[in-house]
This record gives sequence, structure tokens and C-alpha cells, in this order.
Amino acid sequence: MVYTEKKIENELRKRGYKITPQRRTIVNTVMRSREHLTPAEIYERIRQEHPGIGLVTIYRTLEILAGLGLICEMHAGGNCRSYLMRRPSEHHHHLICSDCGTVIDFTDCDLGELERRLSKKTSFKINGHLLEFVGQCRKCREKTMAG
Amino acid sequence: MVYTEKKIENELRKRGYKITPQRRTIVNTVMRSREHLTPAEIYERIRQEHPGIGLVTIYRTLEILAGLGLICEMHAGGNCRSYLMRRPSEHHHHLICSDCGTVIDFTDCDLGELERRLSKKTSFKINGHLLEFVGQCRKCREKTMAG
DNA sequence: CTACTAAATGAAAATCGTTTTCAGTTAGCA
DNA sequence: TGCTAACTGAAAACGATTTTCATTTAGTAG
Repeated sequence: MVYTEKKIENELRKRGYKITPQRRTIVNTVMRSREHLTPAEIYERIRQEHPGIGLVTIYRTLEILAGLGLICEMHAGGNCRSYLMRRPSEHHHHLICSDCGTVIDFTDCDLGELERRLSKKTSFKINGHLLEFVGQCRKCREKTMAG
Repeated sequence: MVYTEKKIENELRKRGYKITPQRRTIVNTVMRSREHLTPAEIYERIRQEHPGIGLVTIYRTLEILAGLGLICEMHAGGNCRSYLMRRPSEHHHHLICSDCGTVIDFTDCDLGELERRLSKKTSFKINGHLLEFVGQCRKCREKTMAG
């Protein structure tokens, strides 16, 4: 389950932020996506319908949403950050083939116990996690064997 | 246990990389530290003894070492990456504070069962994994409460 | 020890993602 | 309808990282 647009708008209004068409579009875009999106990717997607929008506005809005804990900010390889709607209780992970780049998603990760243990030990309030497995898919393994 | 300088030099030589005084110093600096260091921090530490060294060289060397799996690259908040000596056989994971960037390492992850399950279901040969928890450390939580 | 060559170095410039500045626009409220 | 704080977009600034290029050096063969 994901936050509704209404819930997000209320949350923003409550803190004195205004609801602008740009912000609506940004929330909507992040919401539609089941993948993490970088600011640049969000910009590209929005630009098609909303040519006038500025990349700056996207940065600013994402910063606010992440600050309120409504979306989840993530830092992966390269110099890029990306954002995903926060799905309370559900999260999603990847299994990546290091040869061909195929990505398989999975959602069951059983990290609750570890999360509790870490949280207790470190006094962190844990908000999320990133889990990725890297390996070789069947096809690529067969190629390697053959070659 | 951490890799020895000798082991690292051999690993480099084996791939045709040369052992230069700069590389020695960089390896030595990362090795001495029990903390993650950013390229800029490494630069600062080295500059005191080796004023001539270039930041570029540090970037280049870190890239090679990380590529060979001898050090561990980490992306935390802000636009910064940092590096830590790798401890073979342990794999090591991070708990990151999304506010201040503090990183806590841990090594117990209990993902063996999940790995087997995924491997069976997807026919992947799984070689490794990346696990990061993101949250808010005690100090930052207290600040948030107060503010 | 000397000469050679591929690899490495450092300085400067280029690049990329992100942030700041600023003048003009707009949402939300009286 | 009018007001004002908040928002916007363009351009400039910024900081981290990468590329380019001329020079130097490690490792090796003679």
C-alpha cells in the first residue's frame, strides 16, 4: 500500500507548503513508478506533458517530500540519488545478473528480525533498507560454460 | 583481519598495475583508518607528508582498488563516496543515518536461507549481495524531536 | 647498469549532479 | 478582490568527479 495523493497533499498543507500543479505532477510521477527514479528521470517523464517545468523545482519538491518521510531517498552507485514512493510495510529488492544486467524483483526478505536487532543495538530508527543480490543468470552461465 | 600491504601489492602486480610511491601511501592511509574515508580526506591526510600528490591520483587508485575488491566503496548522504579496507570472508554491511551520514558497520546478515531460495527459484548463481539499512541515528532523532 | 615502453602522474579543463540567487508568478487566505 | 508568503524557472555558482595531455617513472629486457 502506498500513500494516497490526498494524504500527501494534506501532509504538505499541514506544514504550510502550497499545492502547486508542479508538485502534483511530481508526486504523481513518483507514485506511478515502481522503480526508483532519479531527479533527471522524473524531469524527463514530466517534460513530455509539462514542457515548462524546471529541474530545480523537482529537486526542491523531492527534498521536501523526503524530509517529510513520504518518499524514500536512496544513494546508489555513481553520483546519483533516486527516489521511490514509500510503501509502508512493503519493500522491494533486486536480483541482478552481473553479465547481462537482467533484473529480477522480489519482495520477501525476512529482514525484520535483523532490523529489530540492529535498531536495538544502535538506537537507530530504521526507515528502510536496500538489498541487492548479484549473480549470474542461467543464460549467461550457460554461455560461460560453453565459451 | 584485513589484507596485508604485500597481498595488495601482489594483487596489483598480477594485473599489470605498477607499484608507485603514491599508491603505496594511499593503500597505507586507507589501511590505517578504521573509518570510511572520502577521497578528499585521504588527500588531506597524505598531503602533509607528500605535498606533491594529486587528488586525481587518489581517485584513480581508489577506483582500481575497489574494482579488484580490495577496498569497499560506499555511497552515503550528500554527494560523497567513501572507502574502507575490505576484510575478506566477512562481508560487511552498513547502517546509514540519512540526516548526518554516520555509518555503522555490521557483519551478521543471515541471508543464506533467502539466497538459497532465490537461487533455486530463479536459476541464478548468486555471487554476492549488498545490504544497507537507512534510518535516523539517536542524535538526529533527538534534534528532530526538539526542533 | 642502461635503454625502452607501457603505465602512471599532476595540472588544467571539462563534466555532471546539485544548490543558490534573484526577479517575477501564484496559491491560499482575509 | 487584493495581499503576502511561498513557489517558480533561468542563470550562475558550486563541489565532486572525470578527462585530456604533456611529462615522468616502474618494471623489464638487453
